[in-house]
Amino acid sequence: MPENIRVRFAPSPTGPLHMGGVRTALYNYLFAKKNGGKMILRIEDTDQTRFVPGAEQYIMESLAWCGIQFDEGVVEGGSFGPYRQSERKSIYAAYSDQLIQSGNAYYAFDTAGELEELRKQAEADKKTFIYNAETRKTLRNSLNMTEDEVQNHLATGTPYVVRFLIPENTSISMNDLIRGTVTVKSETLDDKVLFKSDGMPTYHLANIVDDHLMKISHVIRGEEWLPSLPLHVLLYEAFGWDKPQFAHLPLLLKPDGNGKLSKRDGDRLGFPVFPLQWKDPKNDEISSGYRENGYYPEAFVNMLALLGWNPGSDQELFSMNELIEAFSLDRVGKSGSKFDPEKTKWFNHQYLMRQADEALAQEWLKWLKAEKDLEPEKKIVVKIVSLVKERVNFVQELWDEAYFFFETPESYDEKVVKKRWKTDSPQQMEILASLLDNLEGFSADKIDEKIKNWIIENELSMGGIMNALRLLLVGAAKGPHLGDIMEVLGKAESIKRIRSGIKALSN
RNA sequence: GCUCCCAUCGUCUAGCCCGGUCAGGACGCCAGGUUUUCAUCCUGGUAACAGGGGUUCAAAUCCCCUUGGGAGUACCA
Repeated sequence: MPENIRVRFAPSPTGPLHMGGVRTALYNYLFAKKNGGKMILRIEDTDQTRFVPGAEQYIMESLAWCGIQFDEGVVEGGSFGPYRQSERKSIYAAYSDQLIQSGNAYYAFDTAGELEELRKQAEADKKTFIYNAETRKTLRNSLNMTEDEVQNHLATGTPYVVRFLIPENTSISMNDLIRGTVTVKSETLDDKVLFKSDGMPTYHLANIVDDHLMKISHVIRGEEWLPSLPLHVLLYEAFGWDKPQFAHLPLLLKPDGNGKLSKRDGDRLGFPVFPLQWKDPKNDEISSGYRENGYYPEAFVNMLALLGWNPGSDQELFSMNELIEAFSLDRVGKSGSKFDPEKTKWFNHQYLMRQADEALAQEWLKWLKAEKDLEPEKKIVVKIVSLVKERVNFVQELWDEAYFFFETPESYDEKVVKKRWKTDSPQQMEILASLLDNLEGFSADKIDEKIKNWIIENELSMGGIMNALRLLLVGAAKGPHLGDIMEVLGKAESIKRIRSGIKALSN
C-alpha cells in the first residue's frame, strides 16, 4: 500500500446522483478512511452542453446526507485545487500540446458531420467506423499534412480536435484490483479525442491530468470505465507518469430482468433510485428520493455497502465506522448486483427498531403535525411508539398501526363483529365498563388484573371477552396489548368507547 | 457486429486463489409455535453450483469450449 492514499469521487453535474454513484462514492470513502487516506471531490464539468443547474449542489447534499465526507473538494478547499474542472481549463492545453510534441497525439480537422457520415456508411456495410491506424491515414489530420498545412489551418482558425495516437501492434496489459490482469490489443482501440474544438479537454485527458496532479493513488470507479482503461494506461505512459492503482466496481442492475439500474426502473417498480428527491429544472418532473421516502441514511448506506461487497462474515448491520473497519477492496465481487427494494425496506426496519423511543417519537410528532394536524403530548407519543414500532418499516407507517389511539372508532370491522360480537357481549361489556370505572389507578397492570380476575370469577373465556372489548376500543382485530391501549387512552376515553360501541353494535 | 468483463438458491451472497464439509447465511415466500387480536418474535421448510468437455482417486473450486448476461464502441462523462 502506498504511503499516501488519495482517492477521488469525480461526478459530472449532469443530473441527480444515482444510487450507483453513491455506492461508488461510498466505497471510495470507506477505502480512504480504512487506510488513513484522503477523500477528494472533483467535479468533472467539461461538457458545457450537459451542465444542469443544481446538480452539483444536489450531489454534495446527497453525499452529506449519507455521511460521506470529503477532505478536499469544491467547498472544503485543499492544496490541489481548484476542484472543478471548468476552473482548471487553462491547465489542460499544455498537456495536450506536450503529447503532440512527443508524437503521442495529433491535430484532426475532420468535422463532426464528416465523421458522422463515415459512421453511417460503415454501419450500412455492417461495419464499425474506427478512427485508428487503418483509417487515420485517409482522414483530415496532421499526420497526413505538411507542417505548413497544419500551421496554416491553426493560424486561420480551422476548428480542430486533438486525438491520441494509439500505438500500432502492441498489446496493453493492465492490472485491476478487482479483476486482475486485463489485456487488450492496441488495434482494437481508436484514437480518442483528448481535446475538443470548444477548447475543453475530454474526460480522458482531464481525468488523467487531474488524477496525476492531485496525486491520486487509487482510482475506484464504475465498471463502465473498464473499456477506457487501456487508453488511460497509454496516456500515463505517454506522459511518463506513475499510474495509480485501478479498481472497477461491478454495476448495479435492475431488480427484474436485465440491464443497468435506471431511473425508469424506480418509476416502474415504485422505489427511489436517487438518495434525495430531485426536481428536474427542465420540466419540473420530480424523482423521489430515499430521504423523502422515510429511509434512514444509515440504512440506505448499509444496504448499498452490501451490494457488491461483503465482510466474509454473517454480519449484516454495520454502522459507518464498522464499515470502515471491515472494508477491503478484495472482498468486492466481480459480477453485477441486482438491486432488491424489499431488502432495503428490511434494513430500514432494523434501523427504525434500533431508534430510541424518544427519538422516534420526535420524528413522528413532526409527521403528526404535518399530516394530521395533531399535537399530542410527547410522553404519550413515546409510549405509543414503544408499543408499535416493531410493526413498521417507516415512520410514516406508524399511523396505520396506531391511529386508534387518536381516533374513536366510528365503524367496526364487519368480519370481526360477526366473529366476536355475541349475544352476551353487550351485557358483559357494560359490566366491564363499570368495573373499570371504579378502578383506582388506570395502569395497564391494574386493568389487566381486574379484567382477568373478573373473567376467572365468572368462568368466562379470555378470548371471548378480550376480543369483544378490543372491537369496541379499536374497531378492528388489531393493535398491541389491550391493557396498554387503555392506559394510553385513559379511563374516560376507554369507557366512553366501550359504551358508545355497545350502543352502535346493538342497532 | 467488434472489444472487454462476468456467471452459486427468485434476490444479495459465503465457499473458488491453496480441489475432498448433507454447498452456509440473509431477504422473500410457505408452514408450525407463542399471543386475548393483528403484527413482531421463535422454530422449521422452500430453493442454487448455466451446459458440455477435459485434468484428477476426487471439481462449485483448475483448464478449454458453448450458452447466457453486462459494459463499451461520441468533439458524453
